[in-house]
Amino acid sequence: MKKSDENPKERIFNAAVVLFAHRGFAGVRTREIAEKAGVNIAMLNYYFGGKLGVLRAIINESYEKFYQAITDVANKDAPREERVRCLVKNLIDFYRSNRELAMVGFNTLPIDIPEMLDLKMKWITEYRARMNKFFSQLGLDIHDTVKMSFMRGMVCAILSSHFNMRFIYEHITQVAGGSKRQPKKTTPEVDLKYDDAYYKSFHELLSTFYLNGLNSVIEKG
Amino acid sequence: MKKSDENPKERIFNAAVVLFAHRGFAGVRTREIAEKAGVNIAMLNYYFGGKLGVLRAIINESYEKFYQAITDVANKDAPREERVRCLVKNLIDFYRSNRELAMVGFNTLPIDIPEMLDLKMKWITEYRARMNKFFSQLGLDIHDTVKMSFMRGMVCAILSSHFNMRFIYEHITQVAGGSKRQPKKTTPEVDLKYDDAYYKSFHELLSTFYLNGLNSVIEKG
Amino acid sequence: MKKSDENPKERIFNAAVVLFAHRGFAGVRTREIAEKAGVNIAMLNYYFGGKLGVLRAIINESYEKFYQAITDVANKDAPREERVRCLVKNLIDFYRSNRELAMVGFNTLPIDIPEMLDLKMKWITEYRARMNKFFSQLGLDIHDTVKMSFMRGMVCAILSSHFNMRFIYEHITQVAGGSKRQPKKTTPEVDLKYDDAYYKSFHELLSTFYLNGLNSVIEKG
Amino acid sequence: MKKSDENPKERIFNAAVVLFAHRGFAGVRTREIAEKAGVNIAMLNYYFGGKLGVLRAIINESYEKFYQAITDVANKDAPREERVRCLVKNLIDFYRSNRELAMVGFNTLPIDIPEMLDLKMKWITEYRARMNKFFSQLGLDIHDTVKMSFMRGMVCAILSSHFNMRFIYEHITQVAGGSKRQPKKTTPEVDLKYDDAYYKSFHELLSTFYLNGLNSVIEKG
DNA sequence: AATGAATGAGCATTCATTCAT
DNA sequence: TATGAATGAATGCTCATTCAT
Repeated sequence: MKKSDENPKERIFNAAVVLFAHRGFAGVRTREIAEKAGVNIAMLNYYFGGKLGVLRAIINESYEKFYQAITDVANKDAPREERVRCLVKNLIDFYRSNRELAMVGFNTLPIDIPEMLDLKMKWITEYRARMNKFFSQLGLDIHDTVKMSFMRGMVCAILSSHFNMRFIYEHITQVAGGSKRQPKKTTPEVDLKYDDAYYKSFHELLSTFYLNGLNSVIEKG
Repeated sequence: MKKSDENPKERIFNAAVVLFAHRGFAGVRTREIAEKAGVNIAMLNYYFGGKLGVLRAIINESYEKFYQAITDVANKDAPREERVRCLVKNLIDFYRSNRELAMVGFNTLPIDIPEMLDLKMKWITEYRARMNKFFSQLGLDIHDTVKMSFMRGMVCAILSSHFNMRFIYEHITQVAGGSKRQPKKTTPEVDLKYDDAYYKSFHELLSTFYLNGLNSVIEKG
Repeated sequence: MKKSDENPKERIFNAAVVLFAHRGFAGVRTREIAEKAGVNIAMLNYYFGGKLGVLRAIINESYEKFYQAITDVANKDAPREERVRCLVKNLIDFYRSNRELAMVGFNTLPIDIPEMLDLKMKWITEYRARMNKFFSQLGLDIHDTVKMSFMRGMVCAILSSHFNMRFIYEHITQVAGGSKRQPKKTTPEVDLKYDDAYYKSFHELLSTFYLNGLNSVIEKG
Repeated sequence: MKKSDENPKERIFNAAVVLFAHRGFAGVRTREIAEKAGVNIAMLNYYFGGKLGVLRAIINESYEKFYQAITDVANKDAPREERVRCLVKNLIDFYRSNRELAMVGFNTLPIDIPEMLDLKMKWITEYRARMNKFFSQLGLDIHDTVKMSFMRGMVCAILSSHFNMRFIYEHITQVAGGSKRQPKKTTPEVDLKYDDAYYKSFHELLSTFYLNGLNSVIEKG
């Protein structure tokens, strides 16, 4: 279809990201990927060695970009608030720029292939280490594994869940297209536009929410 | 395989829940479901009208149980803290009792079939209405759609994300089985046991975290 | 195509024998087998587990029938001539009744799959043992491995080669069909008919030839 | 892989001979031939016009060498024994020097392509003529088509069958490699070494065998 | 209710070949 | 000559479903 300026390998990669995000790895046919990428099916095997090879590339890319986002979280001696705000901002930016990539990389159910499981495990272990370091620098006792695990999860829980829901909601309304009537409004709410202004507010709310939550958890017990 | 005391229909349902949770709808074959349930393949079509029928039943069941959990959240005149604590408790209980069911119902990527999309949409709309009501009772301005949407998402973001991660982590370590070495410990952390004690702490932390976050958001602006 | 009285499994087996004999295992497509057998392609996998499974079944059957043919070779105390004539007769009968089966079983190039190689090896070892016993009963020194190996090979060399050549010749003239002109006769020879009369003569000639050859080899040295 | 001193065309030819011999024409991929020859895939089409072109070249070469072997069979007035011994020697030498070439040329199942069938037919017709001439010079009645056909087939039956079996046996033991235990010895036989000494004995045995068989056939009736 | 054989569309992948360089 | 990316027609096999019993 689209024969943009990208090379065939990139076109396959990008097409697969979008399709996997919307219908899951097993729900997408190689032919669809090739068609969307505007290349011959055989090229998919030529460049990636098969459908699984494309997924592997996507997972790696998604985690790499994600770790870049959580690596640069302000000077380690900066005040707690600044560091948290920075982390939240980075994560919002990451998710906004890599919606579908993150969808695939994080949500793809772990295919029961040892190599794929090792890959996931490697990235999860890495994530744990970085977040543990971050929170201990913020004053959380590194030996309080329950709190540490709690806060570690909270970080991307909030973000991933927001984008997950937004993604699903948009997917439904898009795909359903014309055949779908607007959902009946049961409240005086208008559909939100997920634009810069929205994410400015979102950043404010989330930083505030998270910071107060974090403070209360650290101070507790 | 297992020919427990349940009837064939229930056995199919339960087998499908587990398989869909671990490998996604498209990644599971009807034969597997039938084998795991210990019934003939044709029974699946007989009772549910096909693979999609099983998914429909699962989604319905998962949302129904979920709404039960968020419906009974203490007397509407009870203090904010009590109501939030109650909500958090209900949700934790729901997820702990229905791990795989929730996994399938909430995470299954919306199959591009109108009927399936309508189903999801119906439940999402319902959820919005209930949460809007809940938060407006807690003092959040029902016309502040950004804040409302933010808090609404936050509720299950935290829970679903925690169980998501736990699920994936356990899946990886289980499936990988003997071939997997334990992930190298980069911090003095021991593997957590997700038992009653853990979820007591988790409930404490989450309620505190959420309550403080909520307060700051309501007071802000 | 043909929906004879045989059951689907037998029809697949027989269709595969003919096709493999004429074009080799790798040169035949599963679809062709299914079409020739008049069954759905999926039945091939259902009954034999795949293309390779069909080959396995054919190889086993061909060797089993072959060993039946070389097992009953007259009373072990009968005179040498009678025993040789009996062996030759049995082999001629075997090849005439199982032309294509033998073609596939004996000529299929050993697929490089351990299981397939083991199968071939098992049958070859068995054949060696039976022939060694037969010739030692006829007076050949069992320790003269060169002579033993020579005579052992000679037995089916003559037969297999005859039927091989006949098969190839008939294949060429058949397939080439109308488009082929008759080969130019360079000698006053008419095409032979491979009927009962022919094989009566053939049996006579071969027994005589083989017996005299055998006698000379045994007496030598 | 191997970039010996031969030119690319020869390297392709030789690589194809080995591969076709072991796995059959249809069982070999052009990529393998190119890789084994150490050339680019496109060169195969460049030099031979395609996979079939390579086979054509091999078949022609194999028959040409074969006819050279049966052409020079001692002075036509030499005694019967000398001529037979000479023929046997020539054929043994031919097969020993051109094992794989003969394997492909003679055993490749006739591809159902008119051109390929014509090729085979041409060579077979030629072979018949030469052998008829040879045997009539030895005293066999040229009009006794049954005997003539019998002796004609016998000539290479014995040789081709021996090398066929040897080839298959060696292939199996080689490929199976380490994973294969030696076949259980059921007789006090040691594995034969197919060296010069072996083929000296083989020549003796075969000449004797064949000569006595031939004599008995000529004298009979 | 239950079975297992049967169906045909569809799956990822591989193939020999060609083309632009 | 030589290369490696590109092609499209297959290839063996699997799938959810249905049917006769």
